[in-house]
Amino acid sequence: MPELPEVETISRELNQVMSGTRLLQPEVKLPKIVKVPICSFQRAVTGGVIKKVQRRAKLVLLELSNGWTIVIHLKMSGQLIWRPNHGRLTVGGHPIPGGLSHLPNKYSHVIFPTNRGTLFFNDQRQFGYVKLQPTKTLGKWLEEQGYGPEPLTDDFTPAVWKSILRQHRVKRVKPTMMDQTVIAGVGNIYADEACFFAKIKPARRIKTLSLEERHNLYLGLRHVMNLSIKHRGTTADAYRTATGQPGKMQQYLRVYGRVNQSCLRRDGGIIKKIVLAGRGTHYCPRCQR
DNA sequence: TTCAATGTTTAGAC
DNA sequence: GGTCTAAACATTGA
Repeated sequence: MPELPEVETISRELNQVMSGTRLLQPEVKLPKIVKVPICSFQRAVTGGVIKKVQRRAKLVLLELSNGWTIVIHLKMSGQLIWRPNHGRLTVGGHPIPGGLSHLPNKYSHVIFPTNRGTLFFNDQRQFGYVKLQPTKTLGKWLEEQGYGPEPLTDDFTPAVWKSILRQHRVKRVKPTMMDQTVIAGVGNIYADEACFFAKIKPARRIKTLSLEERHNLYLGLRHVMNLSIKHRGTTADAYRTATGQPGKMQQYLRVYGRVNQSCLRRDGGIIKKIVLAGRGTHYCPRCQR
């Protein structure tokens, strides 16, 4: 469900509240979620202390002091909830029917008890997963997964972006941005928003983009995702940040979810919705060319 | 009842 | 070979 800004938000906040926590034996209620033999998973995790929580692409990485890193993908409807023994609930993910009062619930597929509280991995649609990688080879493993560069780091320069675009000349703009092997972390919402920012139709062929348009797309991508992180993510379908407050990015979305509404550039355009690469795609036919 | 949902993978068509 | 679409995964709610 979450894209880069939402995963970044959860990861940062879990890092704050869970670092130094010692894990007890995890409980796996839905075995298919854990992509490792359950016994070895429990053996590796139990007793480990969380050193830090990080993000790469849309993955949450919990690095343990014992050499293992827990790798979590939330996919469409995954959710991470930290319930400390004392203090506030920490939530990141999709809403729980009936609220947060009953934990675990029917969507709690993996439960991580610790010395300071419990971490719940919930997932309504069961697309998400939990994996395990040796921290030592995590970098190599991530490379093997083929993820493209992180769009918000300093080394992701306009020149890098333009060089990437030259490798995908005949493809369409939006599906290429969402290709995790091209850039990591861009999903459906922010691809639409970046195209709006750059005034480019999502279905344009990359080879038709001027240099200026390529640069605007670069600026748009960085802008919408940085803005979202600043506001702790988008709360569509009631996505929640790690402190349980809804993200505030929703109110800054300019095309996503605004089908048939007026373009916020006040140019008289009406936001149109099409299907592109199997995903709902929103744009203004007036200002996006 | 039908459709679409912030993700990813795969099979098949062109 | 490259690109694209639809379908699949599973569930819910509009």
